[in-house]
Parts: sequence; structure tokens; C-alpha cells
Amino acid sequence: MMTNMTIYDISEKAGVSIATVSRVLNGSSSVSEKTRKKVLDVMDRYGYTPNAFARGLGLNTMKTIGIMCADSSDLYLAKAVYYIEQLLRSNGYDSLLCCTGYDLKTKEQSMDLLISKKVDSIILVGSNFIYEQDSDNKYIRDAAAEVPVMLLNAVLKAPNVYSIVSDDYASMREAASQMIASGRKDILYFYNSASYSGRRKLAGYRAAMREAGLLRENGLLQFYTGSHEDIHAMAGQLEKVKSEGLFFNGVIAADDNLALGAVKYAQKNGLKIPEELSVIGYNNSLLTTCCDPELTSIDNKLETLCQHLTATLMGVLNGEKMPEEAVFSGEIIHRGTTLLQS
Amino acid sequence: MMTNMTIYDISEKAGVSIATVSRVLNGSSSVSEKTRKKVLDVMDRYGYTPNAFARGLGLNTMKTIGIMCADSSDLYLAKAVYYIEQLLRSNGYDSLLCCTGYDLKTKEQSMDLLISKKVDSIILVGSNFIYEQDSDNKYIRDAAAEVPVMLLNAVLKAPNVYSIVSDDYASMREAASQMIASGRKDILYFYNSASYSGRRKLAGYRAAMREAGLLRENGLLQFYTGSHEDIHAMAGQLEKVKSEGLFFNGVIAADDNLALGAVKYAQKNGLKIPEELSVIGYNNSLLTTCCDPELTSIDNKLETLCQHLTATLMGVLNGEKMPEEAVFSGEIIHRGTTLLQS
DNA sequence: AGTTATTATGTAAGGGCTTACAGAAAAATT
DNA sequence: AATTTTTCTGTAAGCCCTTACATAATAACT
Repeated sequence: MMTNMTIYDISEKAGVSIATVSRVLNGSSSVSEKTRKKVLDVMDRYGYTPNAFARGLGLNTMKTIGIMCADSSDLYLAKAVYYIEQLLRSNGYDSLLCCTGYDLKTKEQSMDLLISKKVDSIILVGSNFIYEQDSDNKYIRDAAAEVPVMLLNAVLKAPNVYSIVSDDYASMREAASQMIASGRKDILYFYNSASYSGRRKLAGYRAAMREAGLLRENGLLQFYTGSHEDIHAMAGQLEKVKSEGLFFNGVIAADDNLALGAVKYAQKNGLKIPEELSVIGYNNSLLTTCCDPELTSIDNKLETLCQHLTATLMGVLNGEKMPEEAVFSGEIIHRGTTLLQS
Repeated sequence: MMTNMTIYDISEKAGVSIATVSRVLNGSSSVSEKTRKKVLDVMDRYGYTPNAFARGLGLNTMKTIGIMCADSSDLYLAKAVYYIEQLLRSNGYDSLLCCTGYDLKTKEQSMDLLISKKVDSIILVGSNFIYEQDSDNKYIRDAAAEVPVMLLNAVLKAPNVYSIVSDDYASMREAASQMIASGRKDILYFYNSASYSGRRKLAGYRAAMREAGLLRENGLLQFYTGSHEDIHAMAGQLEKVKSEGLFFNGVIAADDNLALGAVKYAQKNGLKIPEELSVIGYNNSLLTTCCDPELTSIDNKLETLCQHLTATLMGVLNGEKMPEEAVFSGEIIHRGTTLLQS
């Protein structure tokens, strides 16, 4: 396979003009079956591959989608990236991956970079790309002026921006309600980011607690310190709360990692799960089956979200009119860390 | 930021030729400080970004590296991809990600695709890209004829192929030796792939067992069924072995997932860990701290490997002569699932 | 057979950049 | 001040495709 052939070489060997070769390349209709065959023959006899740059220059697209995610080593985000990449490829698109970290400045830069690489669209994987302060979302609007922007797990109403979300609010509200119904009154909400989905989840928790008259000032516990993998540090955070005299017999966590921190805390303190401490996580990840008892968690149908996102994007790229927002509901998967409703 | 400016516009506004603008763009030395400043000024006054395709066409590179991995949602691979992506970007390269799955045919296709996209190199993340049957590795040699190929956790001696590996053999041998030294005699090896690193690990286990005169015919247990996340299925596999009358009081697993399957098995059967069953995993992943007791595991220094891989690649791309193979040793991280050496 | 409507092919002009080469300007040398 | 050297800048020829437009070949009509 020699890569260094050009359309001229092919046209010569096939005895046609370069225009015809190009037409064959692009599946243009107006080529007779006979010449098409002839050209294709020559092409794969010589193993010709068109030059992607020249192609891009002419067509002004390289069939590549930019995927941004804060941290592709995060269990949940990694899975999302995986699904999306697969789906895009099955649609003939490649994925340019950018792990941006959580810093706005870096996100902006990555965005510019992707656009300068002429991606056909940008997918933002994860709710942390949306800021509460709306002016901080300008970078997304700017990007959307160039290419369609897809949001997974976040909503931003803006032209050329499409949002696919799980109904975190409802899921969390339901989770909290169920825990309350099972007899718990002192339920801590354990989270670590003020991201879009974080805010929605929190609101869901608060709604359920308020409804039951159980909302407390100090029921919120934010985990700032350290990495999302440091389960001991998470457990430590709960120790601290406990030592400060706050009683709790339930923890609702914004993700499975944090929930596992709660489980670890219970194990260290000899608390029986779920009798003395109930725990609910979020994402229904691999982690749920790692601990004992296993973790009740909210499944937010990631694969479905990704499928829908990809389908929407393909529609948009084909010039079809697509819904700007799609909401899917989640599901609570009951396992050992919660009591059955009494 | 209007993207639709060309080098001509800039040259005009700055009152210089397009060649000069191009030189500024490429940091060519022979531009006077004065004009450079002037041009740069105009550029960011108008927010000019050069067209990536045209640039690629001229330079014949787009500063993009192809990353192939079987499954970026796998904890370990995801982490590797993450490190590599970060490192590449800090070196001014972008990453085109291809999740290929485990099928050879798909791998070949992805390879061609990446090459046709004109990546500057291809990085194969994970040992599953190397096949025992050497003819199956032809696709790598073919690719290496076009661009340098980097292997993470696998070795293939071929021109333009560079291998960065952890010494799985030694690590596994040491792990097995230690478990033997702690008094275990009936140690099962639990694995699920015949990948390159899988074979090396297995060999390490066998060496240690043979050395101690403990190697058994039926000490090997392969996990075929289901996904690498299905811990229950893994536990089930062990149940089955047990029910067939095979006694074991130690499990050495080829990765942490499998090890967790062993832990789960013990929990289900009321076996005390580590007294009645010792377990060692591999990768020292997040999973190690999820269970109770926590999992002893082999840390194969993934971040170091990735750093080295990237550094080697950068050297190669700069035309420097680089070592074709680099081996790093791992480290056993002791946690609760193993006994101390007696 | 002669004319018009279709379809297939070729010609040539880009697309936005890089870079060899030549020429102009500035600096260094006599 | 004249000459050589060095440094900077411009012209123009690619890089490899796509595609509007024009032309040639074929088919479909009187």
C-alpha cells in the first residue's frame, strides 16, 4: 500500500480525467457504471487512499467530531466517551478527544483548538461544562456559532446547541423520597461539584426533604478534598461530620464514588448497612457491585442518552430540524445498601 | 471570532506578503521582530485562525496522534488513554481516539482509517493488540511502514515499532512467590485473556509455582463468560470450580476486576479473607479500595509508562534515535486481602 | 436522418497554506 | 563611500483535491 499516489496517477492509469476520479471518490451519481468500475479497479489495484487534507480543504469537512470531557479516566465519563465514539464511528465519523480538566480557561482553549481543527461538531460530555454564572457559558455559545454543540447531561438554551439529559432532579427526588419512606429522617446529601447536574440533583434531594419536613441546614456535605478516587478521604469527610456531632442514618450521594466513601465509613465504624446507615449512589456503575452489601444506585440510562445524542447530531449534520432538548428519566436500582420501603 | 479569514486578508491588513504571514505562523526565524509583532497584532485583532486543512496539505501533518484501544471504558485502559491524551496535548499534539473492540478485523480497519487521516503516529494501548500467532501482527508492521507505532504493555520487535512495558512476568512471579511464602499451597490463577501481557503474567505465576513444586494441572481458571464488569459471573466461575471439588486458598488474578470476583465469591461463601482465601489483583486500580478487606494488587506504574511512551514518541518524531524497548518493573501494594509473610 | 433532451466526461479555477528561490534592505567590512 | 555579507521580504509554484461550467457522447424524440 503506497500512500503517495494522487488522483492524477489514478486518472492517468484509468484513462479518465481527475474530475471523474473525484466523482467516483465522492459517489457522485453522474458516472457511468462502466467507468466507475474501471476507476475503482485501478484504485484498489494500487491501494490508493485520497489525501485527507486535500479532501478536507475541498469539502471543508473531515468527518471528525470533537469530544470534550473533563477526565476520561472517570468511570462514568469514560463510559460515555466509549459509547459515543462507537456510535460516531458507525456513522462514519471519527472522534477527536480532548480531556480538558475542570478549569474553564482550559475548556475554552480546547474548544478553540477543536474548532481550528475543523471538527464538524463538538460534544461536551458531562455536566461540568455548564456554569451557573451564565456569562461563563459564553464559550459554548461562541463555539455554537461555528458548529453544532451537543451537551450530554446538561442543558443550555442557545442557538445550535442541543441538550440530552437525564432527569436528575426527578431521580434524586424519588431516591430521597424512597429513603424517607423507608423510615429515615436524617439523610445527608453528599456531593462534590456544583456542576449542572449537581445542582439539579441537589434540588431533587431538597424538594423531597422539604416535602417531608425534614430539610435541615446542615444536611449538605460537600467533598472538596482530593481526587474522585480517594474513597478513604471521602469516608474521612463523613467521620469529621460525625465527630462534630451531626447524626445521620442515610446518605444520598451524587455519584457512586462518594457513595462508596459512605460505605467505607460505615465499615470503619462498624455500622451495619443498611440498618444503621442507608446509602444511595448515582450512575449505577461498576462500583455498585464491588462492595458488600452492594450499592443501591440510580441508573441514568447512559447508553440511551448517548444513542439519542448521536442520532440527534446526525440529524443536525444532515440539515434536519431536531429537538433542542431531550429528557430521559432514570431508574433506581435497588441493592443491599437500602432498606425496603416499610 | 470570524474563522473565515485567510492568510491573504492578514497579509493585506498588515501590509506584508503572505509568505511573511506564513513565516510568522510557523515561527520561522527569519522575520524581523518588528514585522512579526505587526503581523501578530493584526492576527489577534481579527482573531485569525489558520485553516487546518490547508496547513496539513502544506506541511503534510496535522499534529495529530491516533490512539487505539479496545475499550476505553475499561478502567485501566481509560486511565492510560487519559494520561496519554494529556501528555500529547502538552506537547502540541491532538488525539484521535479509536475504540476497536477485541476483534482483529476491526483493529485492522481502524488502523487504515487512522493512517488515511494522516496521523503522525499510532499508539496501541493495551496488550491485546499483539497476537501470539505472529502473522496476525502484520497489520502493525504494515502501519509501521507509514508512521511510528507505539505499544503500551506489549512488545513487538519490528522496524519503527516502539514498545513500553511493565515487567508483568517478574511482578506476577514475585506476587505468587510471596503468596506461597505466606503459607499458601493451593493457588488458583484467574485470568480472562490470552493477550500478550496475559501470557507474560501467566508465565510468571507458573515459574513461581514450579519453583516451589506447587504447579498443578488444574490451577488455571479462565473466565470466558460475559463482560469484564460482571463480578457476579466471575464469582460464579469460582463457585463452579469449588463445586467440582478443587480446593484453593489463594487466587491470583490477572486484573482487579477478576480479583474482586474472588472477593465476592468469598463473601458469598462466608470465607474469611485473607485467612481462608488470599487474593491478589493486578493494576492497583480504584477497585482496590472499594471492597472490604481492601485488595492487594500489583501496581504497574501506568503513569510512568505513559510518560515514557510519550517522551519516546516525541523523540522519534523529532528524528532522534530512541530505544525500541523499555521495561519498567512493577510493585506489589499490600492491602487486606493477603497475609503477611510468615 | 435530424433535432432536442439527457447523461457522462473533461477543463480549469479555486481552496488556504508552505517554501524554494530571487531580490531588496540592512548591517558589517574594507 | 563602496563593497561584501547577512538578514529580511516577496513572488510564484506547488500540495491534492472539489466542482462550476463547458463540451462530448448517448438516448429519445419527431
